Amino acid sequence: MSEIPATEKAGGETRTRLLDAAERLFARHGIDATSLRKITSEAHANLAAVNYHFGSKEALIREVFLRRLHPMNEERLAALDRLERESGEKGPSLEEVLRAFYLPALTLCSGLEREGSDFRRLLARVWSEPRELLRPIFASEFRTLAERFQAALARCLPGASSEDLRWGIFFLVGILTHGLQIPNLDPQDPPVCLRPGEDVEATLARMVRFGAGGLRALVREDDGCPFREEGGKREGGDMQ
Amino acid sequence: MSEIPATEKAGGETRTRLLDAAERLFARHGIDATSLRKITSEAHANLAAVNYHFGSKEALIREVFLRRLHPMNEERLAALDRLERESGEKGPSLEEVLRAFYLPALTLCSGLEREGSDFRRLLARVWSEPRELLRPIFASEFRTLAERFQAALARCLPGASSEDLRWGIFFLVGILTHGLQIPNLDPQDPPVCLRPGEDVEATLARMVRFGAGGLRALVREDDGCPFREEGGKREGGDMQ
DNA sequence: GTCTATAGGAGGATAGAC
DNA sequence: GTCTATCCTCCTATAGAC
Repeated sequence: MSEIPATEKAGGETRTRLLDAAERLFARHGIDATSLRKITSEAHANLAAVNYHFGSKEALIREVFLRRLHPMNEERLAALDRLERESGEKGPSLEEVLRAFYLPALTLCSGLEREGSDFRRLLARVWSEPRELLRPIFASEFRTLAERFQAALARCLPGASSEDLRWGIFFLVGILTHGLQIPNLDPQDPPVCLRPGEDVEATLARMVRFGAGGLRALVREDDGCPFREEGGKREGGDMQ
Repeated sequence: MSEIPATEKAGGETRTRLLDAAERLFARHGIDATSLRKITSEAHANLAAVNYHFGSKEALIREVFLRRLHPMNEERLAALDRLERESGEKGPSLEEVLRAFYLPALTLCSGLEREGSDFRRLLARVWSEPRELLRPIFASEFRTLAERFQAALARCLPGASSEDLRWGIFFLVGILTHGLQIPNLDPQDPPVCLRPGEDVEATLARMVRFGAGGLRALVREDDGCPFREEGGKREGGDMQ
């Protein structure tokens, strides 16, 4: 259930080849822009294969996501479990919790480095494009995860309001979503100005640093920290 | 060039009604899932109207984006100009710079509150879905902006490496992209667990706090700040 | 400028041979 | 299980009347 065989890459069963081809094409060109003809052609299967194995294009889409999301979130929960078991009374640090949240998404189930990269892009793409079809899947796959991590963050950030925590998680996801598609962006003409390499560990470290700093600042009541250069005057000011 | 007349909402010229309808439908259902039939029908125009006014669906898509992106980024640059003029020798604070970056995107050109919301969703959707067609538009519309804001951030964060700054901007955009679509998400079954209201000022304040805290943490060499509860041991640790 | 009508093609899905 | 052939819908784009 939480394992994906390493042999599925190419030349496997037709069903698996279809899922792989769909994942790749969805990631590269979008779901709507990918026809069954392109999928079956890429998978070296017949046009009727999708309907035979899955029943419809919609069912195929669902399977493409479920196949990866479930193991990814199980990995996250397992990492959090491990942390909470090993950290004893005082609980894990904020950085450790963020790491448990981000790492499985970046590696997308250990060992999937090459295969996962297509799904990483796809997830980033779809996350901000929540079509009706995927709503139920996302809702059910992420509900427990959100609850568990919100509780863990609440423990790391005493005094944080529930609303702040939910916003904080939202921002954490935004960082991740945006970060997920980096490694595979075409090196020329990226949307803004970034074209980082594939260094997962460095990316992870930056996400964790940024996320932890952002959360602490979000939650902190009135900036009792001395490292500020200019005091942050006019925070709710009259600009524009 | 940097102004959008307030009369364009409904009942305007056919051309404008087409743009409005396309913007709304693109935001709600995606670009590929939106046919010219739906657009012209929603705009109370004839099926041939799009091809008459724009030449093709692709040209219409381009116009939908250009109409909003250009004023938005001009507004951001103007806000940054204002800041740098008024802040004198020491320059604007980090929070002020972030505010100049985020506010025009949240209000999407002052006065557009209602009309802008569709485009906000559309922008969030497309940002992580950089189709070939929009690459050149995004590249040209955001190049100057990225350079100017990176320079402004560098001034607020002395000692920051160029690479850290680029990653920081990347994360800032991720927060924004994710945040942009919040206000319009259907209240039931959101992807994670958040359904905030339409309070732009509160959202902006949270984005600024989180972004500023994240940037400072990302850039800070080795955490010389005392407000940390547990010291952040094992930052590059052995998890997973 | 705006309409009707239609060309010409691509889409998802299915029936039935093998 | 896999293939060929085909149905029917929907698409973009255009021609030409008004």
